[in-house]
Amino acid sequence: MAKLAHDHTAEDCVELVTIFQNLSETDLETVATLVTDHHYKSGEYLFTAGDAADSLLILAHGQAKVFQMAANGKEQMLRILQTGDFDGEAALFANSDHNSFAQALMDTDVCQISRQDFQKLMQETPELAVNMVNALGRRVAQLEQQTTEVTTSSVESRLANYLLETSAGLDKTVFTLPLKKKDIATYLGTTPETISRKLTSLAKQGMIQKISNNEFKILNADRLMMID
Amino acid sequence: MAKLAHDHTAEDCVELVTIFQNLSETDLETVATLVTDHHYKSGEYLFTAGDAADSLLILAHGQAKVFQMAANGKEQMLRILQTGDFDGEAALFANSDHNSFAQALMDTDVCQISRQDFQKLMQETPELAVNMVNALGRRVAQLEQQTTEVTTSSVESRLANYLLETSAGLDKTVFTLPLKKKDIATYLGTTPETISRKLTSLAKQGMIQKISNNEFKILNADRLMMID
DNA sequence: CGATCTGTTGATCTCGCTCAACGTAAGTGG
DNA sequence: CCACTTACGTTGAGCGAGATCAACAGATCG
Repeated sequence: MAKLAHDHTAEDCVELVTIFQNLSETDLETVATLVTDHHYKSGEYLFTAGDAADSLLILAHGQAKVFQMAANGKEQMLRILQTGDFDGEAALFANSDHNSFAQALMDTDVCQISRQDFQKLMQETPELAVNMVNALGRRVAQLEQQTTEVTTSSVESRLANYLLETSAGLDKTVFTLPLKKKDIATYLGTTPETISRKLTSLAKQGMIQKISNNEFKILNADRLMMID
Repeated sequence: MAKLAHDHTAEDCVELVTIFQNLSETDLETVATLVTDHHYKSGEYLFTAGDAADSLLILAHGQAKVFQMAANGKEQMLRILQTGDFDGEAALFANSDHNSFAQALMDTDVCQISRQDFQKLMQETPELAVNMVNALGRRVAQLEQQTTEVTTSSVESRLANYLLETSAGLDKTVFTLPLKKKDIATYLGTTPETISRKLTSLAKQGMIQKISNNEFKILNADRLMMID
């Protein structure tokens, strides 16, 4: 496990994160002064439902899952935060509480900006606000996609897509699943058992190859794409 | 049916629409000059998948449904646009095509602003950008909710929630469903047959009362809320 | 090394989808 | 205004994808 060599987390945020792209040097320095940073160990919660949502979180390093809990106790994964992603848009528009949970999947560095500071920053830095609108626009599109897929296509199809996307994201045909199957299951709106079965089934059909427990190889991307 | 008396659509947009709230008089006048307006008859499409998405649409008057079409031909309703709502955030961040459809459910007036003009406007008017961020934040929260509900709770529960929300939105316990059951079905990720059955079932259980074909009365909101 | 968590496999059940037939409204043109 | 067409809605019967329950097998970890 690589040790975090330096405590440059604030600068990391500012540099790494897409919403701060294209800002002037001076603006970036201002941002850096407003940011506070936190470290979370794997398994710790960045926030839980009911917490006051009064700041924007930016993931400087690591990985975290964001999920909601339904009334019946079932989890629904909403997204995986990767380095450079942010969350807490709920924080931006009103005094409200989080309705979701965020849990670190590995050791993770997070930067925070308070709602107040961030709103002020947007007023003073239109580029930032525009970047923010763009980022949220993408987020909306991604969520619409997720909603549509979950309700219109089969688990097998959703899993196939997930494998393809993961593979594409890592730019490898042989890749390690970044999530536990339990989490993949709630992400795809299904159960671990079903994931297990479908992976076996896809392997039997020769579309993927199981290398190790959570390492897979895409053998036939075209057929995976065609699953209804 | 009220006749649209005047062609003040551009001003209507600017006045009605939440994202233009809090703007100065001069800013509002600028906005009004950039807006073009269109009228659509019930059933006409505001845009379809594949169209170039190069402008923001604001619904000045009427109602429209936005939906995606899955590979297998199934519709998934994403949302209903009401007076004051906007769509086309995809248009805001890149040259891209629409991946969804928008169809007028009644006679509808729509205002458009081109991506270029709108981006420029946001640069010059930070308040607008901040409003936009807030509106998109709300949208994200709503979509996360929809995704979670669709995957974690039963059709009966989703339908019950839909009835409660609709009733609450209209502020009446006796209310007319604003959508055809076909559309409610795709909104809730199910089929018309199932909607029909579940409505009958809820009525039999005494939680709602069927007044006419698409008029209903909430009899027991508490029990409706409790359905898992 | 036990203990706890995650994954696999099998057996069973059930919700809601599909297909089909029919009823009801709503528009269209004579 | 009524016959005709075309959409929408309802009801029934049957089926199937996937959830659930349960038992076991690896992993992971203190």
